[in-house]
Amino acid sequence: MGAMGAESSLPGRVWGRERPTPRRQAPTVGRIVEASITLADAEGLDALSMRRVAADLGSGTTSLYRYVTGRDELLELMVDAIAGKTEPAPLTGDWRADLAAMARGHRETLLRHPWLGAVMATRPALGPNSLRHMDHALAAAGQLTSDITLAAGVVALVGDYLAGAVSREVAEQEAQRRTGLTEEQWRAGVGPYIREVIESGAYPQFARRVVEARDQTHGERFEFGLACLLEGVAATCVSGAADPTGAA
Amino acid sequence: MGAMGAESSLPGRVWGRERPTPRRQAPTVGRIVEASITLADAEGLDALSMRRVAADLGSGTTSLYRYVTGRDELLELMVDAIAGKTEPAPLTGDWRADLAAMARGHRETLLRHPWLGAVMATRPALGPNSLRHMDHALAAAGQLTSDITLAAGVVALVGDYLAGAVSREVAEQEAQRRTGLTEEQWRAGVGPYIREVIESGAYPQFARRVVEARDQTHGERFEFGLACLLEGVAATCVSGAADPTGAA
DNA sequence: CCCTTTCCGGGAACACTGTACCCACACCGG
DNA sequence: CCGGTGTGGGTACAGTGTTCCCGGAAAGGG
Repeated sequence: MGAMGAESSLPGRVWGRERPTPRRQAPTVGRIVEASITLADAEGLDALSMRRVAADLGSGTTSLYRYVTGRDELLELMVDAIAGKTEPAPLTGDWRADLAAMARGHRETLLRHPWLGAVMATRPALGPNSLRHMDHALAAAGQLTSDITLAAGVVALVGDYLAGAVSREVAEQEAQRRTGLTEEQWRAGVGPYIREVIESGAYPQFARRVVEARDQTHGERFEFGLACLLEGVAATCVSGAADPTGAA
Repeated sequence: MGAMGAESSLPGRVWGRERPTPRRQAPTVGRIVEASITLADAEGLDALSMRRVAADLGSGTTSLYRYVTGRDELLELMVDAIAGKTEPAPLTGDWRADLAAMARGHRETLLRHPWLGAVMATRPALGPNSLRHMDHALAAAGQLTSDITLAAGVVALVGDYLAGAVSREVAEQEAQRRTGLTEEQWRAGVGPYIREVIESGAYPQFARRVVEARDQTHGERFEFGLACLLEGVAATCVSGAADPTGAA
């Protein structure tokens, strides 16, 4: 069936023919990672199957394994690719402001890529771009103290809080995406159970929390936690000139 | 095939016969949850398949669906079952000590059940036992302030840090279990890459961290973070009598 | 005691998943 | 022109969660 075969002599078949698809361009590792990120952003980590990625960039499934050893490596590459898209802001000399700014920036990134937190929670993130951000964070904390152990502790503390706080936020957001329910609808669903729980009287504080507490945005709650945290770091590191990390 | 059927007349067949297995006891939801927890503890969340759970308690796979609507609900029940196994310690009047004690207790639990953090990160945990702990935490924070919004913020802050910190710890522990490598072996594996990274000179702070920083146990790091955090809460809540959560 | 009805255990099937193996085709140096 | 090598990709395998349905046991009523 060559291109000049019998078929082309039938005039109508010329334009309606299925072309062999211009091979969408050779699937380099970069293109694979990029397609995977857009897919995961749009439909979540569960939708990120090797078959689906291959289909999205118009190649065969097993061809991906020429460029990536497996799904795990692909995830790792995705993390570092995202780390490579944001440039750390230059330091200002104010460790507190710098750490806060970094935390806010990372929060934005984690919210933009809802799968990121889950992936980073299971792997150490040693890619070059991730390392650059880590280095920058240590430099920021270095403005507070020259003790590298202490600085690392502070960075870990901020990172841990960031991971935990955003994880909650993303969980909610993703639950909505998966179930297709708005928050209103979800509230309506669990409403009866919550009411029952409250009226049981067994959880007075929780009841007070549900009934009386002001509604805060996730942003407000994050800022409150971040402020407490940095305040605590300041207090701990100033007072305990004699090693707050507890060396021997 | 009644018990007195033709087979029992063949003498040798009587004792060697396969008995229909005393139905291991009817698989109540409690037994299912218990089996699932021990399985997940031993072999991780990935090994927790419906087929495997059913096999472990000697029942058919699809029978489980009589007691549990699906894997997701099973996970939720597992979480609450674990919450039901620990009784919150009575309050002492010292909010700081109480919150710290709770955080430490929860850390132990999360380390004992390495899958717990991952599951709780995606679901809200509204089971009665989980609610009891939540209520207790709010009561502890209530010793600091009567503002329930502020108390909730503090509880969330501690919880977020807890989740983030333990997640890192568990990730390491689980990676070892999955790969079967000790930490030594893992270090040896990435060692060359780390050396290369350090010698590149592009990450001076990270290099300093690797080379100079004191090795801390996870426990020490957790305690440092917790101390900072509570110190910050104290500072923020004492000074800002006028609403540190930022109401209008 | 028998019959009926309800409930429950569980097998088969479906649409997926990651990935190892292997075959065929295109390109490229000799 | 011709062999070798690298690359695209189909097939197959051992799993996964879940739905549908069937057979049989227990329980309730006459």
